[in-house]
Amino acid sequence: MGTITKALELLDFFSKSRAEIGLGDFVKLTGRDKATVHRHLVELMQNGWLEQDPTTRAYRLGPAILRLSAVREATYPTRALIRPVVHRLSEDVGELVHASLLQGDQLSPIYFADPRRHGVQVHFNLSELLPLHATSSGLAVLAFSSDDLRTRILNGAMTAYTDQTVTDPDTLRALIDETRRTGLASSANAFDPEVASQGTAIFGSGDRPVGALSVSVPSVRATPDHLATIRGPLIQAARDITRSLGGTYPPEHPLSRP
Amino acid sequence: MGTITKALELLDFFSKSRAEIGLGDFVKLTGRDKATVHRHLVELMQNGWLEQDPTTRAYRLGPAILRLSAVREATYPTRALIRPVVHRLSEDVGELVHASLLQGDQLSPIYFADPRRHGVQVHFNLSELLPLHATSSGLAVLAFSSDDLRTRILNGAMTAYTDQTVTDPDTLRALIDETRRTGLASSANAFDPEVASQGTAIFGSGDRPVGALSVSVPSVRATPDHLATIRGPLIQAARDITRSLGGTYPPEHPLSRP
DNA sequence: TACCGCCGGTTCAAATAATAAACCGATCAA
DNA sequence: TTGATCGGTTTATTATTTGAACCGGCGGTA
Repeated sequence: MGTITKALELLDFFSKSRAEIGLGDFVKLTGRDKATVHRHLVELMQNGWLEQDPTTRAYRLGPAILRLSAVREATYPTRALIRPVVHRLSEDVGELVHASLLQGDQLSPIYFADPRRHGVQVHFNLSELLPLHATSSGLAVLAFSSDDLRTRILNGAMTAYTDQTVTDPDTLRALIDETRRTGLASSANAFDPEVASQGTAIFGSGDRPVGALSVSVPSVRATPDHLATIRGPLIQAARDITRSLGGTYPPEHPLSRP
Repeated sequence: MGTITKALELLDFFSKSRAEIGLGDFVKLTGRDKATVHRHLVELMQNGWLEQDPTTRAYRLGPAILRLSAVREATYPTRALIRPVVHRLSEDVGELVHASLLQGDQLSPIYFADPRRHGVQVHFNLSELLPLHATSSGLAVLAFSSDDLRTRILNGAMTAYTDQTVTDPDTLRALIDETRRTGLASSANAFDPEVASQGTAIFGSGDRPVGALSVSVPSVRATPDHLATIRGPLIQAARDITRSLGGTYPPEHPLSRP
């Protein structure tokens, strides 16, 4: 692992529930040496990616991020394009919808919409990275990702988030093959307990998925009928996003022959 | 310069007018070896900070940035706090107002408002970094920054953006001393020609400025009277921002004794 | 006051990772 | 065919990163 990756990984520890992180915390989180972590932190700080609270000496995300995200959205407004589609789908199916983009070996959620129509709701945290192996979005991506990414995930360590998380490579491979046939991934209670979700990949201008769109349903409402009614709108919404990104489905994808 | 800094500097080349950059462009922009640049790009891409267009092979900013900026704004909403103040001030004085945050040795603009009330307007690009030595915001920051930063800037290479940019360290030092006495920095035609601006520092919880607020006026309207009417509202707005950031002026600042 | 553990931060020899010249293959134009 | 340009790769050399030990400040406590 290169130095750059080590430094960037430090940033991934920040989330809504973890807005400030001290040197000692980073050392525990990473298992790396204090001096190493400190050097990385200082260098990130010098470039504006972190700033340090002058009294607590804890680190938080810096202003550099704000500028770059403005540049990205101004020039390549994925978030703005995806937003209305996610909203509409969420109203349509009356359930939590979220879109995420592939970021290395994880998914980075970029937008979600929750119609709050029912008593029971699926909770969703926009600022935590999602694993590929334990989410329907992840399976949808893996089904059409490069062999390289797929084998890296399947051969790597896979966290069991619940007692129903599939961590057996062969079982996962079967699920992924199924997803490749249908274009739609399903998972139940694999990441959050009591939540069933269905996901499908979205594509950019290449043959590889850039992310996924998924609908999550509380288990109490996850009847086969209800899940079936979701599929059509979900697939249509993903198609809309793919089109507005200027993307095309790869030949092996079932939706490439509509 | 460390490897991390070298990699992060690559990201700073992106702006609204430069959304996609190829390997060769980066080589020219940085003057570094192709292999070096390529390794950095790959590592940034693996972590989601860049993505590569599959057909043109050019690089663009990736989704990692979107997630982190959401985290920062959710937990430390500088931008959201500053926005209304900038707007109000801009309406008040009828001129372009912008706020920027200190990011390393430069200023990162995070918000601007333009009342578009006059025929002649100051143009402003939100996505380019600003130099400390050639802007009123920069002088306002330098007046209260650490000795370390100040000497680094004054002893470093300073670009002359116009023929009126002050690049002589002693003259600059005098301007900075003046700013420290009054709490307000002025500059004319130093960065953009035909633009005069006044700026003042904003503070966080430490004794050092976190950024600056400034008003820019086209030279044709930059009469002493007009500039004088701007000062009061500008200083009040900066005070509002500093307060809402939980900040305090350092003892040597004239506004610490209101 | 003295002692203790814990915090953020620093030092410098040793180990490791970054670098850059040369190279590869593809594409395009003359 | 040639050659110019593009993105990308290889590998010996070189410079940077690493981490054990250390420093000094802080808060609690005996």
